[in-house]
Amino acid sequence: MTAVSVRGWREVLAEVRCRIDQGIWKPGERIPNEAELAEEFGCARSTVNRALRELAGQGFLERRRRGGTSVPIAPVRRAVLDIPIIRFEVEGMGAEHGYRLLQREHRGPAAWIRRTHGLDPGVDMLHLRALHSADGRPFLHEDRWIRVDSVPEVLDADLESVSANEWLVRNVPLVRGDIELGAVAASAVEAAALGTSPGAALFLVQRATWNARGLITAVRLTYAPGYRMRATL
Amino acid sequence: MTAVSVRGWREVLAEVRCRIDQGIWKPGERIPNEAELAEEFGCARSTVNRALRELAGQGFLERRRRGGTSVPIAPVRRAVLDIPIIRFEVEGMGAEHGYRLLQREHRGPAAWIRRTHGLDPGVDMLHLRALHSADGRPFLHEDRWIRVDSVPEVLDADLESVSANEWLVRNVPLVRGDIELGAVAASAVEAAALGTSPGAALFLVQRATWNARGLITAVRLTYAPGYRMRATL
DNA sequence: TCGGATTATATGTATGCACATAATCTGTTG
DNA sequence: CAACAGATTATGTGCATACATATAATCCGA
Repeated sequence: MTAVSVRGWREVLAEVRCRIDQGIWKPGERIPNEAELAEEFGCARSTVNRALRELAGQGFLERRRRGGTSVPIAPVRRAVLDIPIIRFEVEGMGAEHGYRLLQREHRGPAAWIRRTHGLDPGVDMLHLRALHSADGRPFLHEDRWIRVDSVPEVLDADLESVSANEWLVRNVPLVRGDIELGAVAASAVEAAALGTSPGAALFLVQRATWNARGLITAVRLTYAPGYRMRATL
Repeated sequence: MTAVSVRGWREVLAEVRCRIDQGIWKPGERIPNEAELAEEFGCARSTVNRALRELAGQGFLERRRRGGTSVPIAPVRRAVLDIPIIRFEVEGMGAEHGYRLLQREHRGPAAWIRRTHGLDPGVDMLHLRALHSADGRPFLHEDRWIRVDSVPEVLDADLESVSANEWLVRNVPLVRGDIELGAVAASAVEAAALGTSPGAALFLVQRATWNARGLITAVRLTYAPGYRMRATL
């Protein structure tokens, strides 16, 4: 066996990935344990550990105490979605971000919010609808519900100039969240805002964020037709 | 300051997150350095390092050498998308997975593939269309192109019984990939396969995987109406 | 032969130390 | 005042060691 000399955990990682990619270590097989690899690579076990832990996190390895480390038979491809503030997303495309508040009402939760999050009809909520645009063209429609007793300050926030999205990200530390991605036919309201026709296929991002006391905000984002969200694998 | 006693990096992590969540350390502020935290928590600096590194990876902290660690002003919400083999996804819903190959042809790349990946019209490709179902109901339509010279063995693979998706994941180690998510109106072919009507809003996942020598496979997955992909934040 | 207790083993984690690296700060010099 | 060089400092990384923990493997008695 060639004594490969490595200079750090990143090189251990690269070498191991290389062996997986080249099929030297095949799916389903156990790879040598950390101590053996450390000896082969001429580094400390903790260095090997760091590299293998990283690869396991990325789904390229499976590790179990006492069971050793193996190449997964059916690796889960894990993609990471970075969800920026919408303004940054638009600006990142090299376009000018525009924002317009379409509607603001202080009322109880709509039926779909109650259903989805098990809320009482009497809960005090702020409902906002807004349109984000890129270089003047409609970009996405934001339909947001904020639970007022979770974030009372929001009633005083100037949501005409700063989007609720941005205000919340900056002011409410997130604790827990769900995201759902899908496709929906544009409703009449959405179609009007986005300048398309009802029934058009829209990319949908639905998010809810929670903290220890319960729901903070739920939002339904529908993107203008043709939008693609990119993720890195 | 209360001397918080911790028993490991996970507790350091929890305590730090707690302080961010409670606003003790506000967005834009620098937090104490590793050495100071280690002293406060009564643990080694490397333990603190492990916790802070983890939090930085999750987007809750920003770290710079010499610059210290701070709470990001506009944290990037990072969602992790696990993309399983389709069969596992269906089975994970408690449904029975079905698979049917609709079409198989050995030809040059279609226009959209050439355009997207800059391929020569003469390149030898395998084109497959298939339908995945859950408990007999159409689940998703798979439109896949495989570059034959990258994976010559695929010509001999039995793709009637095992989906190309699954065959590839098991046989081709992935090196690099892109994913695009979006919404499209169902084409006539897709509508027929999925049992819906043309123009229906379909959730679209478009993936391309590469290795050092170039494109291996590109696939367009369109899910039956109503499908939602879930991600954890 | 079965099942439960025991042992062995691979990974998980913590620690203290050292040095590397990057970026800020500072002071000097033209 | 600007530009550059060096000092300073916080994080990044590596190592040796020790102990913790989960679990596969084995042993042993009923």
